[in-house]
Amino acid sequence: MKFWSQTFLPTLKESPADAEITSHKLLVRAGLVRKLSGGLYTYMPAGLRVIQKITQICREEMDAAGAIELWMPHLHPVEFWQVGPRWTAAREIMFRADHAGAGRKAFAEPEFVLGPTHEEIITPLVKAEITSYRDLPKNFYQIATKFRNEIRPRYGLMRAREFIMKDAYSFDANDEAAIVSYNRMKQAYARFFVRCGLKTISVEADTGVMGGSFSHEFMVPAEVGDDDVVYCEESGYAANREKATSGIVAADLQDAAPAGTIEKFPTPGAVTIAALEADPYGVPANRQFKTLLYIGDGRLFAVVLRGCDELEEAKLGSLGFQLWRPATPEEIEPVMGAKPGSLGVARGTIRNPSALAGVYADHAIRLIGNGVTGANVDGFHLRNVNVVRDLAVTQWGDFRSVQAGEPCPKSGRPLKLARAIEVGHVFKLGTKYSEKFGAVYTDDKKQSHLMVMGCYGIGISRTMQAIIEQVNDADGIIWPWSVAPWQVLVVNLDPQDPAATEVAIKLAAAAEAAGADVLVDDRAERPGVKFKDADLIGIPLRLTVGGRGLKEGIFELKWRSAKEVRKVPLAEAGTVVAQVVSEASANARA
RNA sequence: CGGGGUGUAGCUUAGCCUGGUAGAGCGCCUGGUUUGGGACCAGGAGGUCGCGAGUUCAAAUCUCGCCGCCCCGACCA
Repeated sequence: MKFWSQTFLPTLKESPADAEITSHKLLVRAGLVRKLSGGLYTYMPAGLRVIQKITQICREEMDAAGAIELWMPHLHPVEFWQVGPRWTAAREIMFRADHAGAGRKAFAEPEFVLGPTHEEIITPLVKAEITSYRDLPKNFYQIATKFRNEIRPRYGLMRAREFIMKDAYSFDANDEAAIVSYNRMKQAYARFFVRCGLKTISVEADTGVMGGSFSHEFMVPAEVGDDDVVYCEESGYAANREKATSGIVAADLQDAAPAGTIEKFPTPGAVTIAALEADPYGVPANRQFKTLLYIGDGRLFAVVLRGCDELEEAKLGSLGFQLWRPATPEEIEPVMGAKPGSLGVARGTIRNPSALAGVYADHAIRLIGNGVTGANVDGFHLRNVNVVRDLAVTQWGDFRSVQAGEPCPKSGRPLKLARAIEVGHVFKLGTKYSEKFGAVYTDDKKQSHLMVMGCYGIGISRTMQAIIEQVNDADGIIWPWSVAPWQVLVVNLDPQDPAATEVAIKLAAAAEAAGADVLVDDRAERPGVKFKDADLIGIPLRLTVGGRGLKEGIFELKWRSAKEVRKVPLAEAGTVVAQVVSEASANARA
């Protein structure tokens, strides 16, 4: 048992000025973390205990799923990243480190980077150590600090520059086996979050800079989340908006026949979708072609959408570029022949079509049939542009952002949209990394094959905050039993009274004997302070001892999540405490 | 990186517009009274007003630069 006076639990009455959301305020007020700088936090004793609880649950589930724990360096020689497949894209988020000092100057290029994730480290290790099919499959994990130079750290631990992550990497002999490993991890994740008392949903997700063939995210529905999740309760379809698709284009859609010959018409000053919608043009946004120009790995390419649709930039990842960004007017005009606002991809109107890496069209533009697009001449647009006849499309795809209410791709029912926090992500990587690092093994026919990889992350520190965000009330945190810094709080209202202290210690000992982590509030504070603090720090079970109760021969038992106070005769103290503690433990395990 | 906001005691903040003594609440220390939902009284400590220039007789306050932090965005041609 731990005495409050012997640990360090600095609670605050007021929320820190820099905290915006509930969970961030409570993290600080309950004395779990303190900020060092933007995105950098000290885990205070109670916060560290929560992290350790979560970590231990994670370790148990990973071990149960057959993963093997190890520990890798966090200072990565940059060569490993340069050999890997995503140096160009990933260097943006990495902190650099060097040998400068003692007379040595830093090189222009970093010598080391701080690890944001460890594919580039684990794959060479496995290449060196595993060469036979007999040693596969293998899945290695670690629970450690990660460093990411987030463009904008946010909301306390929610998006930090230094954070705690469980990362795992699976290596399999072939695709089928890799899918087995993937599914085993996915199931372990689901168990992990349930055991943490956290409600999550798993959604299809974009693979992003990680690359790979498919992935699922574990999301905590929350208004303050960074991600949008699209889902359908009927069919169970659920996807990150970056990845989500809808049934807006029917599979049997017949493309419209040309409505007439293309006509060029003047549109002086009309350079936006809205301007063309307005008088005197009156072209609805869903009859306009929106042409966006991007630079992908140094080359210009075009994306065509309906005027009423939004580009989902993450979906451009499917085009195979490492890095992409919107093109500038200076980059666009020489190739297209006009400035943004008058662009289009109608055949024969692009000044220098060979300079385009491609024209990528969203399926939904087929719904337009015949519409209006820019003429690639400033101040002019074209009407009667037919999708099939007139547009020079290199590749069709899904590039638009799904909106709430569009038909579910499975059930056709209206899709819903919700904000969510990403707490876990599983990727099937394929051979992207094993190719680059030459991670091959020999099979039983003496044939060489690439290992098939998967990688799996859980944001441990983010999970802590997500739990607080999901379970709190006006008085403070309500910890689930499994991750509470302490599970039982014995509040001794009269610590100067030896009789009260004796009972308090007996209760604490009984709870501890039944398997609970126990904190005893032995401070010389007034009762109001102790109750307020108890609610704030959110210990699930509170046992109160005070002179008033002792006169009646009772102590009080109260769950943080409930209102009722149960008066328990002191004579039954040992058995009642043992019973409720073992029940709570059993429920947490179930 | 762009936009907005903000920086005053450990925390939350007033004062800034209109330049002149830096104030409160919480917390902390001492003493007393209290003692079942953030007590009360008395006394006390604690501030380079983010940093640096400038204007001025005089700067927390006005001007310029820099830095930190928070929020929004970083796509919509």
